Amino acid sequence: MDARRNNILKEIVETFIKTAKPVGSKALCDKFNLSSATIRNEMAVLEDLGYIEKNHVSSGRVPSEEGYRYYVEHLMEAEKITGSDMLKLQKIFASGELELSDAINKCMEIISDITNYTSVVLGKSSKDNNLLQVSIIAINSNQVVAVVCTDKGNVENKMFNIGDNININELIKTSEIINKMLAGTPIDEVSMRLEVDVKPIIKRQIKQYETVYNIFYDAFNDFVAGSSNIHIAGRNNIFNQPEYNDISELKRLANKLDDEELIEKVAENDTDEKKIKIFIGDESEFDPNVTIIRKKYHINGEEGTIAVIGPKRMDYGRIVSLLEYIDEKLDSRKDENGK
Amino acid sequence: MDARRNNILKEIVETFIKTAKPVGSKALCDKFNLSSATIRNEMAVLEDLGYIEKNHVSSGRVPSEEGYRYYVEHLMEAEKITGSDMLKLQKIFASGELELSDAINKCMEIISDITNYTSVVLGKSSKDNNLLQVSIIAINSNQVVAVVCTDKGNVENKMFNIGDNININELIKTSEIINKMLAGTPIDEVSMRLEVDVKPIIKRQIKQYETVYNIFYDAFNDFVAGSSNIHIAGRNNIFNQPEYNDISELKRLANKLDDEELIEKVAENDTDEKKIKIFIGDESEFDPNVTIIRKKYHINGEEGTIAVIGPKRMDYGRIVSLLEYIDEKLDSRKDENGK
DNA sequence: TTTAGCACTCCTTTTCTAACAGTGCTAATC
DNA sequence: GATTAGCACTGTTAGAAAAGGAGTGCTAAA
Repeated sequence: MDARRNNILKEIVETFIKTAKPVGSKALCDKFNLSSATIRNEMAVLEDLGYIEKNHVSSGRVPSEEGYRYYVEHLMEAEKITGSDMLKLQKIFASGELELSDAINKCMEIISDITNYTSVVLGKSSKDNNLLQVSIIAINSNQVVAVVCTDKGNVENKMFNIGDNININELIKTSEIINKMLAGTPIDEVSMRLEVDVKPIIKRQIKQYETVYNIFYDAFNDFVAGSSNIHIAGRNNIFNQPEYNDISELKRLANKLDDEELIEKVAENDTDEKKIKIFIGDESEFDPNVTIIRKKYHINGEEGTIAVIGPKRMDYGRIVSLLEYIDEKLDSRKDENGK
Repeated sequence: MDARRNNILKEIVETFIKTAKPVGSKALCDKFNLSSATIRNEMAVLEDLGYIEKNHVSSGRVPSEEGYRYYVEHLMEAEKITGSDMLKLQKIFASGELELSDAINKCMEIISDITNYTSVVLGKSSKDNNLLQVSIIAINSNQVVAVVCTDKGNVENKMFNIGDNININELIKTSEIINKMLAGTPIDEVSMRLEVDVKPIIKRQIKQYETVYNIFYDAFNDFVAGSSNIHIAGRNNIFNQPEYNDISELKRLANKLDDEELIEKVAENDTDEKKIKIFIGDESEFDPNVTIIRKKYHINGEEGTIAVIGPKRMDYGRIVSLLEYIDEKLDSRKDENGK
């Protein structure tokens, strides 16, 4: 892989990213001041190396997954963010009004807008959250709301209908016991501790302790279950990508974007958390026909993942730059509040 | 419109609903023991009346919007729910464990599953909610969560980063003042009353009253804004309907399903709230190529709308029966808790 | 009132052709 | 040795032509 060959591969990848059409030898003549025959010879080598492919014997070349991989590792240059793009993103941070997670969501919506890809924000994992307190709020004599709050500021609430046999004061009393005993407990252990530590105690003090116990059990369980918090922006942008031009393909991808378990896997599996990671085609579990570019963030104890999903023919340089820019902005925000 | 003509129209509509293919005269011969020529004559009349249409001079007939309208008003029979469908729905109500809104969402998910249409639940409108209380929960010295709760059991929470200049006790004190003064106020008036009634008072008692005021203002505002609560199930079922067989059509519909303002209009505009309403094609603002069947519910003060969105060639009888069945089940639940 | 018969229309599918883009290879050239 | 012109070859695409079919409207007879 000498310099010229690298440049030809780079040109092929980038042209294909722009046009979505196979790249022929003639198209590159001018750029390199070479005849199409020479380009063809080089292309044959690149094909032997596995970096580009043909759809049929007389079609232009298309980058293979290996080709994209080589491109992002050796050839890609970070693209400068255009003024108008930067402006749109800056606005979000300028006012400082938005809460962190809202700001991140907004950012990714803008990225989806300007790039025509789909964005995912995976935030607020319930991992590493500890119980701060649970409160009981009485709506009326039949209904109460249990509000569970963690030390990272995640709050979930759940309403319960209670019968006449339960006294609200008993619920409040129980909540106080729980707060005294379990505050600081990792939220995913609370249910267990509730059973082991709290149940025996309220058994002695509360008449309908089974029912009361169940209410709190449900409230905590709901917290763990409802805490995945996925935000997807530009879901319908897949309709704009020429590679997804048949309905069964679109349907498959749309279904995958609705599959929360699958989306959550986007955040999984990594070694170097700080770096932007690129999954091309089969490299991710999501779908062989997409690329996922993702960045993890950790800010003021809140952690999460932002990712962009698009065709393998994705504008890698641009997305990497945009994600880096956002990360930078988020970092500066950490400094503000860290003080 | 004598009986035979009605029956022919009914047959045409129902056959088209099943097959999605234009209905020719021969297809009906057996059913009516008439020659195709006779059916053709009747069809010509039905076409003159505007109830059916041809795609081209020698195609079979397709119901027009007027035809569907006539069908649902005069010809349609409620379809008996099959055992397995009923079983699936009964399971939801049998346990009684699920909260009302969860149960409704689950129901509509099942309806989407078994029918291949898209379902919408519009619930928890913030209308007619009155402030019950606002609580301040301190996460740490820099962060607090404001929890707003209404008399209908709707709860929203919002986290705030506070600087050193604000004392948490001042926030708690302010929350107590608000609770004393504004409990029972319609939630959409709270912001206004906060400005007019509360602000002058805390101005005297609280040092950083501007900042404190803003926090509560934001918290209440967020409640109103974030209270639309739309739940869509079977969003991707549009991919399974043969009428939506081109990508631009799918894209248009997918975008509309993502447009919350548009979806909210599904609940608008009605006279007789109790009845199931059917909007065929242009009759709704949503899209000329769909039918929307909707039912409003009012249970224990919670109100909302459930709706099914599908092609105009929708299985009207089945959907109407299913929605009625759910409504019935919900009603029986009202009795339980109303006691 | 119903029906058999028939001409007619338009859609759909298939087949065929021509144009085209791009390749690989060979032999000549720099 | 690298580059290039030339050429045969291949697969795609677009369009035209042809064939088949489904279904209609109309007429005249039952």
